[in-house]
Amino acid sequence: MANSRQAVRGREAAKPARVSRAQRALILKALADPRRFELLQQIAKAGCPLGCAQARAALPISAATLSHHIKELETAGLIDVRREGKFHYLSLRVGVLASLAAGLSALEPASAPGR
Amino acid sequence: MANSRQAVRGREAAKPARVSRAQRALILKALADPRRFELLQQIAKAGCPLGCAQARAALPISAATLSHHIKELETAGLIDVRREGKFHYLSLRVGVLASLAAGLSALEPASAPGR
DNA sequence: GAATCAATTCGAGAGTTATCGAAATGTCGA
DNA sequence: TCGACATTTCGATAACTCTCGAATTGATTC
Repeated sequence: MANSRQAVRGREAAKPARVSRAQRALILKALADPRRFELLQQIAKAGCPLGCAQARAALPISAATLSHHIKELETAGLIDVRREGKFHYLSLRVGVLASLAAGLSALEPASAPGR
Repeated sequence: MANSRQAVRGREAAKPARVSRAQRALILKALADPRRFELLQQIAKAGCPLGCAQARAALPISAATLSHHIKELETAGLIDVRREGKFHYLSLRVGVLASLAAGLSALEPASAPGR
């Protein structure tokens, strides 16, 4: 729906792709809400895609609110939502957090970008 | 005024200190505002402490708003403010961004914390 | 088709925050 | 002490967002 710039990478495994300014703002805003962060943690912790019911069990929020947060995380590109009939499954989109982290670390003087 | 948990580290140089949940929320909220992020970038980019006048030149905001954002960044622990008479100087507090970045990366499955 | 369950959308209330102009505080030099 | 300048605080407005219950959509089963 939105991004098609991903996964086309040659050899080196862990090189994080750059995130645009706009997407970075989206991601940071998504992470800034404590509940959403906790939800993301739950998704990350579970090895397999997380069902909404499990997510609800972990967070004391209504279904409407959960739906809202899921959409925020998805819009930010932090998670993938696999819609399978009646159920939806949430999984972490790998690389996004790493890219953000790399961008943040790059601001620090110690990690001089010149090498 | 707030944190006294810092700098007590034995040997290994770059090991980032953990951030509490509350502080992480503060930091992420501080970073989530585009203007604030840009301000932080300016501070980081400048090698030496940045004067408020330079900050204002870089950002199209009023003095009141700038003051507000500075306080947010300071409260989050992202910057240090050296108050020197009439002028204030902003500098990046090293290690905080790195700690946050490390915490975020740790959520990704690739960097299995089990080793 | 009707009932049931999962998830979303709608509408609204409460709380938070970004922003500014105006006023206040603090500092320096004359 | 006075005036000029830097920064903060105050007060207020507008915009945003978290949250929920109720209504809706969509899929499955009977």
